[in-house]
Amino acid sequence: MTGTSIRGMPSTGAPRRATIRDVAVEAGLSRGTVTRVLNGERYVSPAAREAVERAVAKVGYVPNTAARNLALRRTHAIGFCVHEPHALFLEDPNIGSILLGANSVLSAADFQMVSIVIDSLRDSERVARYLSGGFVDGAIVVSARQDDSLFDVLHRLSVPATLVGRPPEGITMPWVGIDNRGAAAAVATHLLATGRRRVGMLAAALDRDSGADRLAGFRDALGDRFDPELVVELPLYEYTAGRAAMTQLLARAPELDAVFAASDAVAAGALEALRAAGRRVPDDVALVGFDDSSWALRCDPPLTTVHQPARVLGERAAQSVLAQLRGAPADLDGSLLETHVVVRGSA
Amino acid sequence: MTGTSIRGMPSTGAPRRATIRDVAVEAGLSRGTVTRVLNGERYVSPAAREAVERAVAKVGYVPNTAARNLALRRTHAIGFCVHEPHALFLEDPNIGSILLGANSVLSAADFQMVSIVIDSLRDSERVARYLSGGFVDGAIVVSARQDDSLFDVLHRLSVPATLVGRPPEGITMPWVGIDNRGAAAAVATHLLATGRRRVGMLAAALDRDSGADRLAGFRDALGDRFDPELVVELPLYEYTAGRAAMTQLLARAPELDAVFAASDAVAAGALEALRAAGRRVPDDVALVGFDDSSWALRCDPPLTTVHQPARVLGERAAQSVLAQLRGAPADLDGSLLETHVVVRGSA
DNA sequence: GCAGGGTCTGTGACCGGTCACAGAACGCAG
DNA sequence: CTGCGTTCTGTGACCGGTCACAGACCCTGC
Repeated sequence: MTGTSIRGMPSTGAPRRATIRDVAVEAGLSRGTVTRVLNGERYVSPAAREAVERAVAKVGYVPNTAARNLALRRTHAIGFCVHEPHALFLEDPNIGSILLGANSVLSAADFQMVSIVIDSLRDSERVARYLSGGFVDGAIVVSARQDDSLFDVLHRLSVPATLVGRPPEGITMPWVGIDNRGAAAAVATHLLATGRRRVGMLAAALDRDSGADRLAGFRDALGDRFDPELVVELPLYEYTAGRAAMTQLLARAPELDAVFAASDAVAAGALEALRAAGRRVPDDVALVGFDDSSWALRCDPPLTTVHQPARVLGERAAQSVLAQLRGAPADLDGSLLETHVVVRGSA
Repeated sequence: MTGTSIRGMPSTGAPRRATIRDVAVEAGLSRGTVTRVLNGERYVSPAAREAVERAVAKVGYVPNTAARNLALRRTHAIGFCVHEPHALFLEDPNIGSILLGANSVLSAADFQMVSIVIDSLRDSERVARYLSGGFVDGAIVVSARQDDSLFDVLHRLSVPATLVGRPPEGITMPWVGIDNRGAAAAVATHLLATGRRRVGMLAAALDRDSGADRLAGFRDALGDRFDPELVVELPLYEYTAGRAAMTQLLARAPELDAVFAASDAVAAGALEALRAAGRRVPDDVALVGFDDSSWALRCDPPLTTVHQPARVLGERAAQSVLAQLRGAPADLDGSLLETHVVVRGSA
């Protein structure tokens, strides 16, 4: 080893950071007293408190997180696990809102949020390392697949976690979600009530509870009118996939007069395809989305869609994880938040 | 304290996680040898190596990050500091691309990326705690204000950092960026060359190098034709702000025949306002954006805009920080990446 | 004067890794 | 057989915090 001495004496490099011992010496007290002051415990004399505060300011003391984490066996960090390609993670405003909601609750509680994006399968191992390496105290899981290996990891490591969405069969864990099935049924009912007769669906992400439930609800409400020919499946909630799927659906069933898209992004893509095909929305074809995201308002005409309280979902999930950390019994029943159909110009 | 004993005996709670000592005992070796195997050092007998590997698998050992960080005085984490409101952080595809680029380089080098969003001023302190608390080894700074207090913090703590964008006067630090001034001048030149005579600008974020430089370049190229009356300032690169600013500009100068918007999001808002005012784009008014983000393609007509290699900026910034960590001399000159005007339908 | 309680402080061990050093085991040349 | 170098292993100290415990000090009441 001939490299430069990174851990060498202060002769080169950064001036070693002040530790709690430096503060103790400066204040003429012991380490124990300094910790007590810093953690606001009882049984500290005003004189000691003041001396420590002055010393902290003087030596520019900042606590070392790694040391504290090690001693306390906790990190004050929560993992936000998203099982989506990186790009979609940023494009999907729904996930963004959930993230924002979770983040606001967590930072209010002085917790840090660490985004863990599961992109490729190869990432599973990295994620497991993360969750178990004492990096996070708990996890919020978003958009997991029904057969996600993440569930095994969480169970094996017994990391406190809350799922956004309904857990798959056989898995019991705390969760918050919306009634996707009921909401989808409400959409279909609305379309029928406004006189539509040939109603198609762009069904996305059937490997996840949200996608599967939306299709199920759609089928519920349509009853006899349900025609599998009018359903096109697409893997992800994506704009471009929506456009392609709509084109395909039009080719297959040119006579349709309404479409339910499984998300606003998909609906925006569908709108583009409908426009390209010369169909007027809503005159020729009614179009409904899902999420009530910024996509919905950005469309022309603005989308009729299902409002889902994404921000609140994030907040609730964060609260649930924090509650678990405080030792509260995990609420395994899950809680469903209200949704409602927002009628705008497109249907 | 009557709470449940979190750190009590394994009678309740999670079964204490295996440590390196457990592995050593299981393998019939010492801690030292185990570390050597785990870190792939020389001077380990094949027998020992194999015994350790078996023991690791048997006891389910996972290294504790906090302990390792403490001992090594590093975290293998890089902070990605964004000085923007939370919401915009997610909405701005440019920042998203930079983030993606940085993340890909960092995870390839087995580094973790921690997003640090500076929203309110109150956050400055939290961020300082972060950067200094041994939480990250270095930082990538995006969209800093010219007088950002973050620069003081970085300098005081001597955290290796790289800036995306040009540093303000008086600050020397490694950076990567694009020639905003030259690119803006190219846009203005393009507009003049296509016969436009009354050219306005929606100038955003003048408190940042990108915003200020784009306005300066615009003025450079327009020369005598520059009319301050035709410039509307807006605080952030935002869709809604762009729409409002365009409405204001139209009221002020109804005769204008071209507009340069400081970002695609702003341009998309402006397009909406122009349409509402009954102006045809590009027939009545030419419109140019900046960023070549997904907004540009989503508009109708698609936007003429400036392509900026956002992903590459992120990659370069990450590489620069990693190089600093390896002890390479920091490249203080900064590097400018190429941009070019992409001509589409709107101008 | 002393027991008993509350307040305040200092000390040593510990969290789970890494590292420098010391030394054991072995081969080989003189 | 001794000396030397290489390979391999174990030990104790350390990173920078926290915590349990022991004790010092002060006040009060008998």
